[in-house]
Amino acid sequence: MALMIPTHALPPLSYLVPAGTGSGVGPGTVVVAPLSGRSRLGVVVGPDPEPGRAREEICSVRHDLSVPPDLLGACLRISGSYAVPLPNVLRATLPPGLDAGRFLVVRPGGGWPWESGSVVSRAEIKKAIGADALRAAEAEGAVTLRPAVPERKAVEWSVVRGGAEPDLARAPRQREVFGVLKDRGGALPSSVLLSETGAGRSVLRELARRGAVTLVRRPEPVPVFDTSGGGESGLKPFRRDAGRAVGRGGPFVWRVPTDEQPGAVAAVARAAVEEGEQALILAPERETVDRLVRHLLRALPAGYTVAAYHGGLGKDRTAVHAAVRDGEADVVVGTRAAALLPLARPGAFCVVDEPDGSHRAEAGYEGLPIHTRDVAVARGRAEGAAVVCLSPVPSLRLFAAGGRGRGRVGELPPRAPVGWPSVRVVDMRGSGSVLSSTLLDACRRFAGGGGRVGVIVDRLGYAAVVTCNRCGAVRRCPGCDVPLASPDGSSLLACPRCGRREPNGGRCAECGSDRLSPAGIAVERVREGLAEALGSPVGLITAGRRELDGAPVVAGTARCVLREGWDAVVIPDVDSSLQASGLGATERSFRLVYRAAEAASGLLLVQTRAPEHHALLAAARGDYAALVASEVPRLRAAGYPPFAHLAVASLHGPEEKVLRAVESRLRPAVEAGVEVSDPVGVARAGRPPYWKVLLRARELDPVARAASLVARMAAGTHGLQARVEVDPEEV
DNA sequence: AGCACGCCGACT
DNA sequence: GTCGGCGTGCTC
Repeated sequence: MALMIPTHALPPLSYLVPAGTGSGVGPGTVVVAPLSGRSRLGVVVGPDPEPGRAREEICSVRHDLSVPPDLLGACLRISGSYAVPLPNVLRATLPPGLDAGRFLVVRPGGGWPWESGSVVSRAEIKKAIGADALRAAEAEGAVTLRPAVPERKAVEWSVVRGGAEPDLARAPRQREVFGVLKDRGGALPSSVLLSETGAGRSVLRELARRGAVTLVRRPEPVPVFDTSGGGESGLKPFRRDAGRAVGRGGPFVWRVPTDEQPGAVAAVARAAVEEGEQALILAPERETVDRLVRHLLRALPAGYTVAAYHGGLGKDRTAVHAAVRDGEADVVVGTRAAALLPLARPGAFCVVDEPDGSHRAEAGYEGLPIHTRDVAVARGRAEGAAVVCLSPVPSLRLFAAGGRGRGRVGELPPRAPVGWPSVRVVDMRGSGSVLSSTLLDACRRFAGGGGRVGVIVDRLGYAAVVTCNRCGAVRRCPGCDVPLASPDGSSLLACPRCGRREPNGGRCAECGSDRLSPAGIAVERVREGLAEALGSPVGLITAGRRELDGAPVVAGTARCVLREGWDAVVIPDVDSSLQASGLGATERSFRLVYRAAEAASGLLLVQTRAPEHHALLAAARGDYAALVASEVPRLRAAGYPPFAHLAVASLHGPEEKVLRAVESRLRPAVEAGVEVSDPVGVARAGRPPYWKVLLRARELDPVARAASLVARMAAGTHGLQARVEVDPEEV
């Protein structure tokens, strides 16, 4: 049984199941069991492979929380393949808000302020009787762990009372309210009824007094919505292929233009619900989730239910979790937090915008550092469901997994983009300016004709770097050696890594010249330059700010600009993306340019000093096959996923401890076929450095085992901390 | 000898 | 994760 303690250091432990509670305890059952005199929540993973070790008995069984056995199988696989402790993975399938720190008082001791049967938090007990007494009480069973799911708030409902209809001939307001209530099935939350009819409480009170309705308290309604049917046309072109995928099961990539993804999602969902199964749709952002929910409510035939699941739901999340687990929602659309939602009848998983980075939590932050696509693929296999990953430009690691044996990913017939803008690649070699005349002319032409131009600049602030005009040296942060950026063009420079602030101006550290000027293309500078050249204000859209976003020309980050449609899209500095470090830079640049072309109805204009770059030219003509042909061999040669697998371990602690741990403990212990790199120091301003170790092997699981080994090693070594990430999106 | 501290392994 | 045992090294 895996106890819900989030650590690499604790293996599953064995317990006896008392004869009385034995029925129905099996893989996935949630139980309470003792460990070192304290009771803990745990999930049964299976019978003990070497029976006889168990000495303690399970305290209680929580069938209401249990994990479906197939989903447990997926969790075991995910934990094993991505070096995430099983309890962390399992936590993501349990109800959100589950409070594992509550106790049921079984036999209150003398002087306790509670009677038997009350449920109290650990903190309250500690305060009342002290930590030692709590331990003793726990050990002898006077209190027992009783994890609690937050109670749903009760609200007042108005319910039509059967029997003779009251005479409302002389009460038009009451008649109207009563009519609406009957039309809506005879029961509504009073607040909904009143706001829909615009009536006051007195009307309702009067109806209740006459006996026409009764006012009862019921749990707040769960945000699970009924489909209305009607607008099905968008999904028609996708129905056959979606039906094939859902019928066959297993993982698929489906290259679908971005603006047609909702149709493909609806087709996948429909194929699942028509089989009587559920569909889980995973999108990178809340906004996309909500949009897809609205789309599905219209696009699916009437008679099904759809729910959203993401962090913005607050207390409703627990209720949606229960509705999905109990099969009351046919389709659920969620962010990565929904990736491990238990489904009563799993039929299809669908990953929207598959290559999007938001599908994976960053290591060390809340959420599992595993890409939603990988979670979905593991679930599809374990739960016997289809997995459909949508994007016009799928990640190469997924796409290239196509032809190979076990992890084979099928491809559904790609849908060609409808309409492609004319593309202009402007050669900036030999030009010192940021904005070419071609670019400015294009902006004038489109803006003058009533069109809208979106300008993509993926660097916030005013200038990415400040350089010396005389010797060309770049001003760097004294702490991190990273170029200082100018957030607003004013008198202050800031380090993008550590946030340290330095005064602008002064002299060049290399040659002493005072001719320092901003360089590097950042969004504020482009905005200012454009406004000056065009003679009209330019809008701004970034994650944090929106200004004049109705202006004919709007500059912003790729994520924000690509959310909308434009007559022309401009990328003034595609080189910053092309030259970014890492093997994935080419792929990411291709995707940026491709998506920009999709978002532009008339013109895509790209400025570059590498006008012959193959990925740039391929993206300009929408040629994904060319990207595959050039990049997949590079991934293969470099030993990158899916041809090999790697893990990054970040070790925090004193240098000698790190080196000793890696050389004398890790290296001798890793299995054959796993390469272990030398630790590389990563310097950080103001904070001690940390070390990175790269692990690599042909197969995923050996890499994950080595990564877990690092994590366990660090967990058992005082002063050493490790964070591991298997197959990160970027190394 | 007596005690503080940190490391390590057990916990089922 | 949390605890206790034990070895090291220091103090009385």
